[in-house]
Amino acid sequence: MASLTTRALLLGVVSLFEPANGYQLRRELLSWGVEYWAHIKPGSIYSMLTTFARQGFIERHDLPEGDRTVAVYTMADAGRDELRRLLREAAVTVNAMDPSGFRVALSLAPLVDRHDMVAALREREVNAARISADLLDKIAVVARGMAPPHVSHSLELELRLVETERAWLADYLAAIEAGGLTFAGEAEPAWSPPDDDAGWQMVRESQRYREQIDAEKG
Amino acid sequence: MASLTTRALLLGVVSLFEPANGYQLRRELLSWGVEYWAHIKPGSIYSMLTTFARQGFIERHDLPEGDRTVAVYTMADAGRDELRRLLREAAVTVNAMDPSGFRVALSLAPLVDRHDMVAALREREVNAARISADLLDKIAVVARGMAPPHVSHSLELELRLVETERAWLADYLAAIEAGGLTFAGEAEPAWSPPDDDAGWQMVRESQRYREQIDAEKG
DNA sequence: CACCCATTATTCAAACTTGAACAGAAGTCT
DNA sequence: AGACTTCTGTTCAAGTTTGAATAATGGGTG
Repeated sequence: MASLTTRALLLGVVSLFEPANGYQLRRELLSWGVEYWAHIKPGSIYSMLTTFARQGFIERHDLPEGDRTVAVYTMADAGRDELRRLLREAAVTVNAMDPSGFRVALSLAPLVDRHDMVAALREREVNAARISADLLDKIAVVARGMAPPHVSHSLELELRLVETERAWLADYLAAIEAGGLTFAGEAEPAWSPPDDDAGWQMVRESQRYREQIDAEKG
Repeated sequence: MASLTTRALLLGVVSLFEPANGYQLRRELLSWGVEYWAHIKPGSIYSMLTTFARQGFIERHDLPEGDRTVAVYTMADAGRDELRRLLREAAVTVNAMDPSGFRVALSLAPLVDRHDMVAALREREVNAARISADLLDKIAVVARGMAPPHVSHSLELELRLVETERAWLADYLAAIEAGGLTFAGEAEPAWSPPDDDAGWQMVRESQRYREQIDAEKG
């Protein structure tokens, strides 16, 4: 099965932009640079959409578009549950050697309730503290000559990375608790894309897809 | 194709322990915790060995073992070249969102010449400095209101992680240049595994495989 | 208008990954 | 000795990933 990172990202963009077709989602994800920091190649997106549809996390609507049809996807309830689960896991899991899951959690933070986010990040603080302590133990063992010296440098780097994250995490939590940033169900952010931005195109297309889907049902 | 991380790791362990069978390599990699920080599952190892053999990076020897046969692998020259290339790339490439490649480079440092390692790490310092500067630029752009606020926190974390790595890198380079650590072609390290360690079993088996292979040829 | 190139939207065969299963050897407990 | 679990060594079908190909449309330029 695809990784937590991959699944959360794709369900996340569907949730953000639904109704949307594969190409829109692909364009969006590529603009986030997912090829580099997640390991999603453009070719994967369509097959993952098919898989998610089979699993009941999203719904596929084949809408007529001139003389052809476009495959447009919307979230299903099971998908929203799954996304919540994935984002919580991504927010809570500390892994210095694979921060990409956490980056997804941050990128998709606007989809999560403020309260849930704070709870998850507190849990993350606890986990980070534990991992930090474990690393200190391991370093002590290595220092007593129980493993080759190269290992100790590697552990030292890992420890410093975890400590850096802990410091950042404290700042981030403070910012959220001070009422900063915008989360699910809260007023629109002060920020909006520039007028000439291609982002509005996506919004218009989604609007049109939504109308077609509603018309089909009614 | 499998990722740089994966390929370097498997070629690396073959290089360290050849001649060895799939199970030995699997055991070794699992003891390194590759399931967690690389994304290698045990099941993948055998098929990757088959692939590498097809590509001419390693050689497969089917040795008789009682009434069955064991598939034992040794490095081919092309594999040694490929491993050098992969380890250099892993050492040089800075990616705050995927440090696993660098961890491989560190784990397998004893397979690289000291001089090559220093050269690669200097290049890494340059790359890290460039990425750090790019992140500062992006943060400035976001601060001017060109993107949602969540993004700036994410960039801030990435920046801090890169800075942490730069500091560690300077220390590591200093240690190497002061003559610390052991690299390819240098005297055996002061460290050796405890007497009762299972590590010696691997050494004995490899020895036996080597004799069988040499006998076959001769 | 005719030509060329970029964008849109998707499919697919070939390769890769993986969980699960197999079967024999070797230890362990009663 | 018999029963039971773990270790050794590997295969494989089912599922996933991806590079490349397809085809239609839109836009700019001489």
